[in-house]
Amino acid sequence: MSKPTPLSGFPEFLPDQRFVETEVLATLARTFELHGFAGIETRAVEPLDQLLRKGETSKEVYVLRRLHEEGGGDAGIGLHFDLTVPFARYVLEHAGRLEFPFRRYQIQRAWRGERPQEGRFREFTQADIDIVGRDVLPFHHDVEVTRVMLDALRRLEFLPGLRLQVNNRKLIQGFYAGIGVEGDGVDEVMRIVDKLDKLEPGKVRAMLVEEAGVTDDQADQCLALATIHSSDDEADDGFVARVRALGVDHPLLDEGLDELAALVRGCADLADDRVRIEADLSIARGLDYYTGTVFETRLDGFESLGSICSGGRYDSLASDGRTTYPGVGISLGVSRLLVPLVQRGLVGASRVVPSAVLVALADEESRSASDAIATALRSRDIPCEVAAAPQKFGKQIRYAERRGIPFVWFAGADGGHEVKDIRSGEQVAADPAAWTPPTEDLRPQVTTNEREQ
RNA sequence: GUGGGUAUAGCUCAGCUGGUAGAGCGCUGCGUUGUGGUCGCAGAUGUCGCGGGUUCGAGUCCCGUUACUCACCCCA
Repeated sequence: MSKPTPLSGFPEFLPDQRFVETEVLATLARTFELHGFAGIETRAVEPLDQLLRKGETSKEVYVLRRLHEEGGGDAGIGLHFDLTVPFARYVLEHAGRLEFPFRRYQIQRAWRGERPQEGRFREFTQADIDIVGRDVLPFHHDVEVTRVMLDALRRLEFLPGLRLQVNNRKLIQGFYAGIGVEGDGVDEVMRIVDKLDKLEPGKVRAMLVEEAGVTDDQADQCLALATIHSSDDEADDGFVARVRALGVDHPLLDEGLDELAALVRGCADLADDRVRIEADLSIARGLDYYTGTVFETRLDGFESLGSICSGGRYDSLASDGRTTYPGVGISLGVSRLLVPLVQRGLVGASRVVPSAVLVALADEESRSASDAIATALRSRDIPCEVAAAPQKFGKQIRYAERRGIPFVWFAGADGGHEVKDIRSGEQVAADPAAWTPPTEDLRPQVTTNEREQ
């Protein structure tokens, strides 16, 4: 068989890279559980009509088909393209057996058939947290999910700095209504304003007039609003005054502004130099189901990746006609975040195998003795492996060195034992029933490298 | 879906106006015969993406094709 070529958009990690990923996934799950979120997993497929509702056809759903399909086939199922749509279905399906407000986390793969690019894949992992209420969900839960995700990002200490950008759709819609932009024009204006991070303000202004059909004055006001963001060196409510200064008056604007200010204020204590939060009034999140708070997250030095962590408030994603289930959630793009960092070698593992110890093998006759040493170490939770072949000890040490295994264990013919730290060369007598490596050597560690220019 | 770029050793890549395949790293062995790393010496490895064409001769030029990749669109 000839050598297989990579499949575009389906990234795979080498063992040390996968180690970084499992560390991230474990940290996320642990943090979410610390905040009382229960883990769930939904099936990988949903009925096509569920996936394609609400004009989501642009999501490029992968449709499932049996290879040896007989007759007309089934109604049609496809792989889910995010975790929010399956979750909405899950809530409706199990509503009778769930406690509300329901807080869950969900870490799974999703699939989209779009053209792959840096940070954009056809198969990728997302980590979602959502809180869903029955009929009502108080605003303080918006603050809560934000705090949970900030906490999780803070615990991923090996990541570059990042900036959580928050806005509020009530604020935008109230402002637009206050200046006379309403109806179908609102979504179009938001979509165009959302491009401010890529296009010149003048270009965006021109698009607003030409494509969204707003007046020059309205375009100026929209731009003035969108360029407001809270900066690090001012009091957290500074942006509120600047919005007020635009002189627009609308009840929805007031409500959104109050919420946004409360959110930023409520999360300020979790921000530090590396993980920041700011109000950014250009954030709109396309034309999705969001109705209030919206999030995006930029990774320092990787702004071109787009948002690595997005979400917001949706007041009616799930409804059975009698009851509606408002929710608020954030989704972290684990693959989008990790693949670029790992492929550049900016994060990695201190070794490519879990083994902390290689038990040397003198000859095949003594394999059972070496196995016994390994068993003794493992009984005390020390990961280890026995040398594959009784090569010269120099070769066995090199085997360990190549893999980053820090210790090699030698059993003498006289029954004595010695363990060598191959980094320092230090070799000492040791007892398989008592010796323990330093804590930092017990498991591989996530390592970071300075970014090469 | 639209437009550009690329495809040569395990990896990163060089290969001129066409003349029979190269480097670095890695790998294997030896020096050092059962304690590695440094250093030195030696060695192995290629359907030059695939198919066709031009030519005495194609990695190189032309056509087609596939894959990868970048941008647009959209998004985690």
